Amino acid sequence: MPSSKPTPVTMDAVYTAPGYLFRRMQQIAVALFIEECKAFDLTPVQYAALVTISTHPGIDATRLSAVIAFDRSTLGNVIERLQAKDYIVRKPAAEDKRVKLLYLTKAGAGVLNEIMPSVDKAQARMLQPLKPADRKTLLSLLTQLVDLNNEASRVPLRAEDALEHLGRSG
Amino acid sequence: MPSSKPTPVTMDAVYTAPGYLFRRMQQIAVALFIEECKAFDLTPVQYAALVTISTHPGIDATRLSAVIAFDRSTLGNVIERLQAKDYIVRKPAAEDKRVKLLYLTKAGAGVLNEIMPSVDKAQARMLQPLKPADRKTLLSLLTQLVDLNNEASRVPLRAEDALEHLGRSG
DNA sequence: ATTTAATTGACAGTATACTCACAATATGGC
DNA sequence: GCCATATTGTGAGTATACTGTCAATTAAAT
Repeated sequence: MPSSKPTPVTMDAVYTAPGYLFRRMQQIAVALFIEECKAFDLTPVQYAALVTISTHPGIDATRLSAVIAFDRSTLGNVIERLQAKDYIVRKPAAEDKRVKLLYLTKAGAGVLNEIMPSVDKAQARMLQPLKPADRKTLLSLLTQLVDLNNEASRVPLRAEDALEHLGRSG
Repeated sequence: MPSSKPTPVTMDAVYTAPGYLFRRMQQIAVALFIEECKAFDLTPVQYAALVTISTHPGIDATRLSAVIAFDRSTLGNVIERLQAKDYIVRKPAAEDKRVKLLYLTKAGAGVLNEIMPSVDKAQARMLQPLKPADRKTLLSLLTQLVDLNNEASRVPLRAEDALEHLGRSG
């Protein structure tokens, strides 16, 4: 028992804090995604952007950022990289000279198709250690929490607002 | 009913994916921390480092990175910033000329003491939208999941290993 | 119509978070 | 003692993720 200093009780306060657990799970989730999808040169964020452009062709950067709860500045860089990889193209909008509309290229649609199984595998692995019932519970609680805390984040999800102007008008 | 294009069913696959939910909660958690602690010039990561140095004075950067599951390179920058703010000092180790030991300054101990209530408030707000019973369930499931997925992350938590050499030998 | 306000994309700046690589140092096998 | 190996801190490079600000452009107010 050579314990000359007190036990670091405060570390427990870190390990059990929700903020720490969320950071850690995010770390793990990204690592699993990268590992499963290393054959494709796509990050989780680039994948999310690609899916959204696929489901909403002709969306602009600002609306895209609202749909996936992304910072607009960050998204600019993401778009640049996707464009550099020839997965998307930017076309200037006819009615609004400020806006650049986003579309998948053939290569972009292709990689999206091919990467799907790997993404699904990664998503599954994130929850795999839990019992099936617990997975459902966790997903349900997380979904609620993200929704109820939406306004707390700096870049709230604005799926409805962003899509209002798509598929109906413009 | 002017729906000329199919409903974007695939977006649901994004919104309900665990990876998306984890990223979103991390975003929200950081935003709440920053908001509650804006009176103090400390980020969540800097706070975690400070707590750990406080509970383990004389820890070195590599061990610190293992204790809070941090990338070592990233931690270098964090340490630099904490040092620039005069919250910590680095002292070269006598036995190993490569190692620099980390200690809190008086100012560092002070800010840690003062920020605690704000951190607690932020942590509480993250789960506040849930019913108390659900908060417990979520924390329990998250703790399990982070622990069981530990090896999946690029920088696994090595609390035990890292602390072995502290407080006993050394 | 002209001023005002809001929007869009872009840029600079800061802070994680990771990769790989590299010099200095320490340690192990022999 | 010497040499291969490992460790420590550090640096460069990439990618989020946010803060601002800014010019160009559009929309709104009067």
